[in-house]
Amino acid sequence: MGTKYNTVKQAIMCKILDGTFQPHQKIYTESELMKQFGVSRHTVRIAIGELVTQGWLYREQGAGTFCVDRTKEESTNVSNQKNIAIITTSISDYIFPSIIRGAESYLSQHGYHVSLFSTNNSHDSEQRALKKILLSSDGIIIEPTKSALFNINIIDYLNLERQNIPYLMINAFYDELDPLSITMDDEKGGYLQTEHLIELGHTNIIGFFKTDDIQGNKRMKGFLKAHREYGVTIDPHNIVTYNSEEKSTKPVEILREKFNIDGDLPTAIVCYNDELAIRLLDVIREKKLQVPDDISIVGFDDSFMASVTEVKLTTIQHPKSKMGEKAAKMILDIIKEVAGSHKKARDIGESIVIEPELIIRDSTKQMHK
Amino acid sequence: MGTKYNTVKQAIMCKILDGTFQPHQKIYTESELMKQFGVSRHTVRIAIGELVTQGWLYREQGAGTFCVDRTKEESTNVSNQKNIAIITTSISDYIFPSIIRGAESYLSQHGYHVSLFSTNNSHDSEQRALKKILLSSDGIIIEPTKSALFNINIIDYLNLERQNIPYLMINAFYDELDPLSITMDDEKGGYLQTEHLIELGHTNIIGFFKTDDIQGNKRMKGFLKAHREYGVTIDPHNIVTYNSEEKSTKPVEILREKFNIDGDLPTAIVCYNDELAIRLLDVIREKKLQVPDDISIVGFDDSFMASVTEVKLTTIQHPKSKMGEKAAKMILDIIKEVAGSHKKARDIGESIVIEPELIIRDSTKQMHK
DNA sequence: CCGTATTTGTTCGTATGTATT
DNA sequence: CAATACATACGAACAAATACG
Repeated sequence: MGTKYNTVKQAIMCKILDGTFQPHQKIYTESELMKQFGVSRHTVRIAIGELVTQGWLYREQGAGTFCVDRTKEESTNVSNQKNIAIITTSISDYIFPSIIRGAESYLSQHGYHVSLFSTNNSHDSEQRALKKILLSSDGIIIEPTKSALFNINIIDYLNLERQNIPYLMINAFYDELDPLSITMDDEKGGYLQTEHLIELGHTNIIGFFKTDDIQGNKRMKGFLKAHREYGVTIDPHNIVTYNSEEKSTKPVEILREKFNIDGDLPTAIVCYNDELAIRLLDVIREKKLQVPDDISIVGFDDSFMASVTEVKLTTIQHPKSKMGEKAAKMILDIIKEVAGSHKKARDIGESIVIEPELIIRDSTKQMHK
Repeated sequence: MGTKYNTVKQAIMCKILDGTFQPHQKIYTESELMKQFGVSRHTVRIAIGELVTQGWLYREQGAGTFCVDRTKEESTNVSNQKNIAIITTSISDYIFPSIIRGAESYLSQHGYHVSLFSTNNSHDSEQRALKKILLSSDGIIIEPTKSALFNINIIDYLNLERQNIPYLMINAFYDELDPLSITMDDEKGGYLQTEHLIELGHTNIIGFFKTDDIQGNKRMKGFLKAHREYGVTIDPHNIVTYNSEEKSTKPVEILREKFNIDGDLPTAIVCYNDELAIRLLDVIREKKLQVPDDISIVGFDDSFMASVTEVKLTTIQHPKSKMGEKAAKMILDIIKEVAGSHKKARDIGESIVIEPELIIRDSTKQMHK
């Protein structure tokens, strides 16, 4: 403080902050400042020099000294970069790339850039990612890891709240946190899958659900609800649950087994997602069964997989890149609002639940009597 | 250059770089420098002042001026974060997620995090991304945009070199830059695709190649080479080129046309990649033709698409996540080496060319006589 | 612990060069 | 072309912190 050049520096900074000097506007000349503060030119130059290196002003020889446009840069994070983090379970997961693309596209158009973290379904990695993000990001979009299990990283999420860094969960959320979120109505989705088959006359429907995330549990709930509402009884053996680690083995084995033992074969399959549907299609082909003539199958997500095979899958629409875009927009809106006022990030924004829609293609067919 | 303080500045920097001044060692006093260079104290102070703001030196009143320890904080970037950027053409491109996953996994295990930029095949976005990266990243992995066209952003790439930020191109590279790269031997790949079909007795082979990237051009070259070496003449109409914007329309239309006109139908198809193969499979199904009985088809990349359909595709193996991992490792190795010595990033590391391998599945078959 | 020499920090004055208007 | 404004450079003085005998 005590120094003269510091006085000059503070005075100029004030005028920038209170709007006397607008972006790109010329400020006083060196000689004007000399008179105003009664100091030597050298002193004025030191003051201006420091403001230049700190990014407040820029000088143009022969023209003058000008105010930098700082409106574009405000951020809580250390690096002065506008940065949004995305944490996902698995980057190469079949629908996640689309979600990321939607978000990245919106964010980069608005001057932000995207940091990517993959948890590979491990809470440990999630924690590591959160720690790093705390220092470097203005906002976070998270796809929770194993959302159905108790989450150990609550402390880190609460830390985010303390630092007023907005976060948003997509696809699922940790219930305990009651966070802002964009999700599908998965229960309704499961209901629609099942209802469609029941309406086609199927009564022996087998359902496969991944139950270490919330989506799977809710879809299963919808599966049960549809049965109940239509008065169709369920054979408990027709509900198959599995978790992430087993996804490429257990469901396939169980279906194969089902086909091998004689008895009432299911006439339709409800799948947790398209990826699983494709896997099960292989088993059906092995048995020389025809889809949809011998057996109907419904997927979930409407991924490109659904329309890649010879039988185009009946499935549930997932907004994918739109979801990423919505998430990105919501995060930026919150950041803007927090910056403008003194609100807490926690109190802004409202969760969105997307209504699922059934897309009927060629993998489902009226039951033959 | 011309200024005296710049001369002094350069001289001091030299002594820091060549090791005369070790970290935390006291450098010459201001008066010593005045004598050495025959300049005023003012001039010396300007020189030192700039080196201080640039992070090379620090001053202690009463004690002297000292050399900063740059081995620790290395990071040339402003934010003190360990950060690697990945620039891709399209995040949701079908094999890129795997590449990113491989890279992300390796990098996060080594304490780095990943910033993601998507160019959507536009040079403009690429440029915006490069500008941002210049400030915030320690290294860059790039999948070049439209690699076959002349690249406008050379200046930005040269800027990277000037700032000694290592970069690495994967899948393809801009020839003019002669950069470090990890690529497939695409020519050999195209050769293997074609050779396989020729050895199966096919002589009327149609090839589809995306020619706004280098990969496509090289694969086409391999296609031609195989024909030439095996003494099979090519009907010029059997070479179809398209670019990114047309990928979902032109090849499909041309194949459909081909089927509609009578005459010598091709008995085999060489595809730029699996994605195209899947698209063309739809056209083949439309015409009620059987793969591989009526027509053989070869993909490229061995993506999950290759084994999702009812006919498992014969295709060329692509290392995908391994490639991402290799790229990540190479970048970190370079960063480490640059930090330890005073080498230029440009001069470290050697490009890798991955040998393609043919994976024979069910979509190709011996020609019937 | 004190005092002195050394070294950087701040400030002034002055002069000349160069780019912009 | 002249006036203006920043860029570079020299010289001098005193203040404040540190190092060392």
